[in-house]
Amino acid sequence: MVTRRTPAAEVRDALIAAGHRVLATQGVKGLTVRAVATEAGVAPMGVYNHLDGKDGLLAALVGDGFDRLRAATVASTDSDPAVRLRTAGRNYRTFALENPTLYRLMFSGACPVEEAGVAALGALTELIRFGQAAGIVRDDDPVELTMVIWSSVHGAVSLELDASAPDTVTVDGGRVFDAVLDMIERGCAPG
Amino acid sequence: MVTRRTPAAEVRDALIAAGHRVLATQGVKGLTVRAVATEAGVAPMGVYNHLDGKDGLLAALVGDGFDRLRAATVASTDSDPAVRLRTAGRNYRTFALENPTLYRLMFSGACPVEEAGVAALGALTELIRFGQAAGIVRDDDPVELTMVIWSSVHGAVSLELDASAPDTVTVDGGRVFDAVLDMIERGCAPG
DNA sequence: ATTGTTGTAGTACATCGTTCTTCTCTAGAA
DNA sequence: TTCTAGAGAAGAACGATGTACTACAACAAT
Repeated sequence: MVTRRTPAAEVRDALIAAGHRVLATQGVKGLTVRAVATEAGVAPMGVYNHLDGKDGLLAALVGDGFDRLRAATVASTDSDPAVRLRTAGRNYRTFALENPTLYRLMFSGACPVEEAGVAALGALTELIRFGQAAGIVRDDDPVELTMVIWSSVHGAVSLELDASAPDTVTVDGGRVFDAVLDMIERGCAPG
Repeated sequence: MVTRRTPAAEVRDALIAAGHRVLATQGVKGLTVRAVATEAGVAPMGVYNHLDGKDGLLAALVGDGFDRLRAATVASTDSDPAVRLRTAGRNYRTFALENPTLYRLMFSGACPVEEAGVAALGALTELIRFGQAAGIVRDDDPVELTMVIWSSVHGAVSLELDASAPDTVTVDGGRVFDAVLDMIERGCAPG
């Protein structure tokens, strides 16, 4: 039997997919080079050949995560600007809740934010500009507004992820998140 | 020479202090049991005798961090409610910027939030109640308001810490933070 | 067909968190 | 004061981790 060599890109994708799987099931602590390689059906050295070791694997996973986060955020195409922005916020939260470990990893500072991260940020700014054009968002610097709104949304999601471990706080996450969105709406309204 | 045995509490405090020092200089990655023990002038086993291994050390550091964060937040005693709340927010940010690694660790989900964390949260709620009594904060549920405001402040600080690695975003952190505070003020005003 | 490049497998090594063993010191009861 | 159980200290040792090294197999280009 002749063992065919798998194409390089295929192995790379398999490793990243395996990384996401391990991350979701075993957590950050279980994300070892050996575990990911085994899950992908590859020797541990594959992580060094196709990615740049563990750091490269992390960077690839985080980059992939930002791509998916951006896609989830811009998914809404509702014509009403208010519900479009609110849906974007809710989709953002849904992504974080569905990929808690990945989301935390993305903002853990473990690997420097790169291309995909700034792309996601740019998509957010585009959303803000859309809201400004519709007249429901105040006419400040869009980039600064993006950081302000993103801060609140990201903070709400982060705290919800942290509190989900025990029942530290008895407040309902969804209610708080909607309250944050309400506050943003009031605080960023024109005038 | 007779070697006196150091009191237990003293060794514990020395270990925690050493942990903070290592955390500040070497980062989370450098925070190893051996490094902390050496820095404290103790055998590695001391971390297991006086704390509960590395997890216990982390929990102690995080708990200490929450205590200091609470102290920094309630430090302002200005009579004017508006400046008191704003100063609290700025002191919160200052603490995070001065202890970036510790702050990230506190919210990394590595160790479950405990007593000190909910105490800090309670202090924030007290601050909100103060603002409500002064009539500058809307009359919603104080606990929910706390989570909402905390979300925004925490998010702004988190993003600033992440972006500080390279010069990903060219926006000034202080300006964005003040803009967040402005938005909170507008979004949480009565009426 | 030959050759140089690239991925593969397996091993090997330093370091991590943690446990075990042994010995010494301390604290409380007789 | 003396004796004795218990807690702490030191160091070696173990499993697991990230990573480097070595030799061999598979492809691409000449």
